Amino acid sequence: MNIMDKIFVGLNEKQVEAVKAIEGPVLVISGPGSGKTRCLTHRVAYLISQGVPAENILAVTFTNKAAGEIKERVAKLLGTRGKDKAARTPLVGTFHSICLKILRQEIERLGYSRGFTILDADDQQALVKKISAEMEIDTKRFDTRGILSKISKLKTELTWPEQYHPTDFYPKLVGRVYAAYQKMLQAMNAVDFDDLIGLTVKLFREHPEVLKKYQQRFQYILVDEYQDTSHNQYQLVTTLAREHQNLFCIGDDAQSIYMFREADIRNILNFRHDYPESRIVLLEQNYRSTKNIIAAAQAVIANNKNQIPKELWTANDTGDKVVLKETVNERDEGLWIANMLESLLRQRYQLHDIAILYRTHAQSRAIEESLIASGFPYQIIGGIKFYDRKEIKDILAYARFLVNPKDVVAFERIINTPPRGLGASTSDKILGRAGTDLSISLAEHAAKAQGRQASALKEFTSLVSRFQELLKTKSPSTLFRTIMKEISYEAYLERQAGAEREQAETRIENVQELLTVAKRFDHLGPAGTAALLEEIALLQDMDRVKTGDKKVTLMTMHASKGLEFPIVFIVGMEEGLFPHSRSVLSPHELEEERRLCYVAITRAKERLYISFAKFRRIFGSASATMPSRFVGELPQNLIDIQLSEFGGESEIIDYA
DNA sequence: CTGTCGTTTATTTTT
DNA sequence: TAAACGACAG
Repeated sequence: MNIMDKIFVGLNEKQVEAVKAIEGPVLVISGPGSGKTRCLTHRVAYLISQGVPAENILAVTFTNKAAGEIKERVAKLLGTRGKDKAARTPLVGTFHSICLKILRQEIERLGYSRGFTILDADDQQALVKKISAEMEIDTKRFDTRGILSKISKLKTELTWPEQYHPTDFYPKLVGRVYAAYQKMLQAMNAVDFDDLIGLTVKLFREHPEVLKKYQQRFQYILVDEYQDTSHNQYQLVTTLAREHQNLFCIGDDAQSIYMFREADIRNILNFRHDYPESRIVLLEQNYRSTKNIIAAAQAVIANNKNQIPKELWTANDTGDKVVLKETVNERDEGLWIANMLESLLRQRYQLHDIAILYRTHAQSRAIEESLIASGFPYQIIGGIKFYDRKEIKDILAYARFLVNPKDVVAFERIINTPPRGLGASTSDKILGRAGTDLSISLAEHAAKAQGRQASALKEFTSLVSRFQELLKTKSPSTLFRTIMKEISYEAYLERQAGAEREQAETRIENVQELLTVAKRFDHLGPAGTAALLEEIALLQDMDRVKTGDKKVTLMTMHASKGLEFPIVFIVGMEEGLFPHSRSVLSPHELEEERRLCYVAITRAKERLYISFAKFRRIFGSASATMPSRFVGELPQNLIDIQLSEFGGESEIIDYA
């Protein structure tokens, strides 16, 4: 089969239209399961087959996993492999990873140096807390998270501290913290997530010659999940596409679920207006789900006012009805799931065919307990992330400090971990002016230290300088192993956990796991450590989803976007939980919850199970609940209701 | 400086 | 419920 046939075989008319419309702006509205990824990959392959050099193509995805998939599938379509593959693979990545690549090349023009570090949410928090303390801001009244989220909002709007001139008290306070925070970041030679995008936009605005270079390079731009782009990302993409106007955006307004993270649905709604010449393609045929599932999803989303009109349909079988199960409480819900799994496994299904979706991570616990009790293996996506664990962050903080000795946050973390008698007052003395090399400052203070601190300081200094030597000469896993040994980290963990032996054990296992990860970077030699830190910084949870393992998958509905499973359970369908109580007051947020429900329902290919409990324990105490309003929006004729067998008060008592 | 203890307090989704 | 914080004694 020649390449052309391969590219178009199995595509429907609309998909072909979307793939072939190479020149000029194109917007594709793609319903769930309508072959979005196919469309994207086939288009990239088509571009290349038409003679567009791969390096002139840029594809932006939502997750690293999606990026990998696209690269792989394009290569497969074109039949390229080995050396040829590298040459013919376009740049595909998330906004963050693409911007990181650009900034690593160009950031010196903005007054940072190229080895900058990336701060995660915890680091940001630590930094803002520190600044608040210095400014004598009462963090009880003005909590760090609130300030930080306001700063993040300003950053996504591309408002830099010097452009922000509020008049009210609180915004003024935020402005002061923001200015100090940003100054601090620069002094530390660090950027946060928002900066990755924001600084790239700034770079393009202030350096037209750089912009020109990238405009020339990226003549064809594709953006996935366009409904979830934020203002800064919108600016980035439209700026890059300004020259050639070959902008291809694909998404679905009905699946926009990241408003809370500053996603701006107007980006997709205004595309027509932004590009009057644009072509718009609707992908409405669903290849994933049964007719009943699609009808249920449609019925729910129909209650939203704001949406682009479209009619999803499928040629698939009618399938089973949606099972709606009432349970007594969340424990009963867990038991029911376990029973259902047992019965599903007796049919033609396997554990990896099954996903359990919930609104909040906290809900996973009851389900886990039941799965453990009945011996079903499972994997959880999200929750407490591996790299967010204390023990992992401790070790990584050592590495981070070695790579960037201006990293105040890492320094403050390691100076007294494990405790070595160097507390807050000692560390404050060493910090001094922002932007200093703290390893040098440390050595100076150690040299002239007197009394109790002197020996501890000297010891720490020599430790650091030995580690610095190792960073330059050894591979990451050797460096990490030496660090752990020299600071007696495992002994520290055991001491910390005290009586809870199990906790110490899992922590030690986690640290060992980190060593395994580090080994993957050993082939890069001493440079591997920095590379490892970088990968971890940009790693998303979704990237850890494994599909082959024989395990049930548990995750939030948010995390399920873009995935599909033959069997889907949606649990905790109760008013206040889903829709979440914090969103019921605002019509906009309520619509977002409904879109989330739509996303969750449309993950299912063959069977959908929805459950709600009459009583649920929330924040420690049990209370009576009402079924979610979304349950009421399901058409009666599509559902098979199973009421709980028990009524009355007895289970409340049994429960508490 | 360290560790403990009681108190408080917050509980959505996350690149 | 549990994590996180602050006060206080050692």
